[in-house]
Amino acid sequence: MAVVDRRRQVIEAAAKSFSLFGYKATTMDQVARIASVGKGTIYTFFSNKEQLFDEIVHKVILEMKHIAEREIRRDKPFFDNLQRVLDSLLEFRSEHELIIKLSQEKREFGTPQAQEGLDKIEGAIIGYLEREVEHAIRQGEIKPCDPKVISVVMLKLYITLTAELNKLHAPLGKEEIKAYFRLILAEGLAQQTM
Amino acid sequence: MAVVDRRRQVIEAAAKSFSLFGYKATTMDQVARIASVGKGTIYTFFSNKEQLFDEIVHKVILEMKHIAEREIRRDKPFFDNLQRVLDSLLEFRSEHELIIKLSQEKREFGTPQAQEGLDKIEGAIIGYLEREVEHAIRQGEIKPCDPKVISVVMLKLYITLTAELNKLHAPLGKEEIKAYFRLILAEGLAQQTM
DNA sequence: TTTCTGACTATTTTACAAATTCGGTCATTC
DNA sequence: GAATGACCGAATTTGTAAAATAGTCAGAAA
Repeated sequence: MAVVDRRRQVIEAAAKSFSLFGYKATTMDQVARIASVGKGTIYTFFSNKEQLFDEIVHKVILEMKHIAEREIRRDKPFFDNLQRVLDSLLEFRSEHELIIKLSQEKREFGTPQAQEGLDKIEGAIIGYLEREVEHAIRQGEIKPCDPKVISVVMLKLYITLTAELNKLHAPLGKEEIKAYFRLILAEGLAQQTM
Repeated sequence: MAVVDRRRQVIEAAAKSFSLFGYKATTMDQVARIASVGKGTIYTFFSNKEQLFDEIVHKVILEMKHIAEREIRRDKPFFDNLQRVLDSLLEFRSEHELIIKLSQEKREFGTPQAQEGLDKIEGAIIGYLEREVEHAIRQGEIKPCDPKVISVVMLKLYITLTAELNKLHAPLGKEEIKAYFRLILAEGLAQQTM
């Protein structure tokens, strides 16, 4: 009981600190202080700073999985589901403090652990998309293709439309993004010749 | 005559040095030495280091424009032309020493001038694609859409398929890239319902 | 007179050492 | 036996002296 409580205190303190200060600027002393725990106590649960960080990243990934699952409606068409899932995932991603902080830390300092954490989160999104694409292929909703390739492309396309484009073009509205996503990926740009 | 010659010597020396050592590690003394010219002479043609660098970047962009124009066959379909142009541009991009060096410098040191130079080159590619997309829309070859948006998406998709994907997936062959590019962008993933 | 030059200067970058901070340990405490 | 925080070596930061560099300009070369 006391053990469980201490572990939770540590995890909560770590989540708070990593979100607020990033990986590098979070010290084990600080985590201990926020958790009102001796520094040694942290090491009874996690063998080092990286493993503690991993735990926090994993919690975020789990949270994202729940969000995604909540958006799936098996009776709706694949592209509708895809749209809703990516929408909610990217909104979560752009609002979650830890992810914002890690992105900033990566840009500013290039901290490898921040990069790895973000990669794990991206990998989880792609893995999730992959299974949905596989399902859609089996259902005959989309043409046969490599789910990994298509998943990566989908995520990149979404990021391009929602974020990268804004450097060169006025930001697109939600409806525009939805329309372009469908136009490009689902229907294709080629003018039907018949 | 002597003036023209000196200017060319400076430009050639600068091109060589920026390609070999990047922006930061290229010194004006070194450029002068390679060009067999006094350092002051450089400043009679270019007001500072950044402007000299700009000249070199512009030469690369011009070269790329020629390469692209060489690939365009007005009698062929848009997607064939697009494929060939992107292919040759990205091959050029991945083999040109200046671009390789600037990419490395950006990754390694984050030199702002290297970043800006690469952005200009990318902007030129997108601008070129934009005009081609406009042409294709006018010809009725592709559906009406914002050429800027589509150009950015096309370039990003191509980079994803040729480079980014390799971190998570076995590299695709040239024919596979071509097939996915068409499948995704031109034909669309959605299974035709009739 | 005009063109070109490299020694010169002010500023930035680097190199290095001292001081500080930090991740991780472990003898002691509770 | 679980929890702690003083302690340790390694890593990072800081302060600063030395070196390098972009840009100038008085004077040499043409």
